[in-house]
Amino acid sequence: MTASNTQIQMRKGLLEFCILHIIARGEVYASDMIDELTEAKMIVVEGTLYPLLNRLKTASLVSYKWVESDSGPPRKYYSITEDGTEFLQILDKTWDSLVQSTQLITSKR
Amino acid sequence: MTASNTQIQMRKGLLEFCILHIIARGEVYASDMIDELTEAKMIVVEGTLYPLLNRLKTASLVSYKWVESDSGPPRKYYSITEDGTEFLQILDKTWDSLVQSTQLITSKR
DNA sequence: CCAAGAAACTGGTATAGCAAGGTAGCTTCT
DNA sequence: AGAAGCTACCTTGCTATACCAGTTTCTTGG
Repeated sequence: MTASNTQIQMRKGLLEFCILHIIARGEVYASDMIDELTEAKMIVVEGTLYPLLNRLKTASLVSYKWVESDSGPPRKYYSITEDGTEFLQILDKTWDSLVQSTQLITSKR
Repeated sequence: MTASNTQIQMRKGLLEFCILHIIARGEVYASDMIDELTEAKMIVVEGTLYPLLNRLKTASLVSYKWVESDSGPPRKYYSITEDGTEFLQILDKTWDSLVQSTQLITSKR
């Protein structure tokens, strides 16, 4: 049981939430997401992101379209669906509640 | 991929953090923890808690002592160790950073 | 003694992140 | 044209953890 392991566990599940938010703001492809997450100090690697995106797609929470690139191979640009928007609203509430619960427990003494 | 499943995933990893905090405040046994977590709407069941406590014990982050009960079988009263206190400080920082990162991502538009 | 309850524990299942490797298309340089 | 390198997407094997549904152990009360 190491700190880094626990940190990973704490991040778990938040990724899906964050990525849905990023996609909800407009069309993006994988590298865009990684850049933004990294900037916010929420580290992600490709091997984590791609399966996650596929899960979101399978669940019809996001959709994508292929777009040719000026430099390099084509990209999958993701956008959020109606179902995804609804789902995201639930997650927003869950997150708020979770922060509140944690705050309640960790700030007591 | 259901909302409830995602909610579970978001809660994952926070449990360890919350439980360490509860133990850090003073000696408690399993039912105390469950009561407090339930009160804070952080639902946990016994089958989750006991393995977690054993992990913390194995990692020397907490220790326990048996205490006779007036009514019923003896209880394991847990308290935090020095290592556990250090660990908890790291987790506090991790949590703050995580909240901040998530806030950054989810509040943008 | 036996039933009931409390406390601690266990095995099986599912999910998710990570590390590492693989495939294919495009660009650049010789 | 050919080779090298980059970019983007995808897959596999591993590990860790929570949940569910029991099981065991101990104590008390009828």
